[in-house]
Amino acid sequence: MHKEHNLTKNQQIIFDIIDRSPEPLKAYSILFNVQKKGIKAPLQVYRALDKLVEIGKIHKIESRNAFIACQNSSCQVSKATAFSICESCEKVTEINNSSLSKYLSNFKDKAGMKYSKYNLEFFGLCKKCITK
Amino acid sequence: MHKEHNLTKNQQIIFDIIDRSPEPLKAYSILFNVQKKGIKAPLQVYRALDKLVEIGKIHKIESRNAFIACQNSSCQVSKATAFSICESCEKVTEINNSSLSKYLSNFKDKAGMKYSKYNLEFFGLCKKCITK
DNA sequence: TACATAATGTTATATTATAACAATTTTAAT
DNA sequence: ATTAAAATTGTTATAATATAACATTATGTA
Repeated sequence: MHKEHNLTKNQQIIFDIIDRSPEPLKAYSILFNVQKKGIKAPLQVYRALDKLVEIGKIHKIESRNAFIACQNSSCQVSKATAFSICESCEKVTEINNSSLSKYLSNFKDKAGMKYSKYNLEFFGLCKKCITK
Repeated sequence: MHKEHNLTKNQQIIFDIIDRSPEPLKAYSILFNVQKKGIKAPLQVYRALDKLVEIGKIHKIESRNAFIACQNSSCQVSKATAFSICESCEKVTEINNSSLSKYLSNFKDKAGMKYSKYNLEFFGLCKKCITK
């Protein structure tokens, strides 16, 4: 489970929107959605997003500049993330596969770098879109 | 080896700059560098970048919005990419590890998605920066 | 209380990327 | 060589993503 962070008002508003969304949300789409709640400026959104990413409640899908709630009850922070992305319908799913995460967390390359974090994005077609 | 693509003038100019750079370059930094060669507009840069990515001559480092020349003589196109990124000095290296690429290319998750592509970015400290 | 830290609000601006359209060059088939 | 299609280029404008800087307010904690 996530360590409990007491989210602030803005953080909670923005987390709720992302958490309820079936698809990753972009910062300005979030901004548009929260203007009725008094959050008026991009920076207010970005600050909340930064914090939510930092504490592992959401992840950024780098290839899409969009944010998704963490689906993975066993991850405390966002140090090891993997996603599958359908290039047709843009559905994004967080992959929770212990074989994969073990393999990647233990990966060492010849350059001798010490890795503390990784992000993996798979692209392809989801079941629904394959049959179309 | 790469399939030979005869690069156009703009593509060649922009590829050369990226290829000679020891670090990933951002689009507007490239633009600044090629203005003396007659490339004046962002779109000219982005179009060349898009094409170079498409044919596998360069890769985009998604977490940095920057571009690096392909270091991997065995990759035809950019369907299976992995990078190590030093969070201190920002050095980026393309990982060429057949065990890793086999593992990821064969990866199937329970959702049954058919993957045609992946991108993996490792973050940490490079040898030099660890000892600092 | 009072200090430090974190979060907020606000304006302005920086950075990254694409739309739309016209013109030119290249390719490949006749 | 001719020509039609496809790719590339040039250009202006604008959209989309993200941060700087600074003043203020709220929260945690000694």
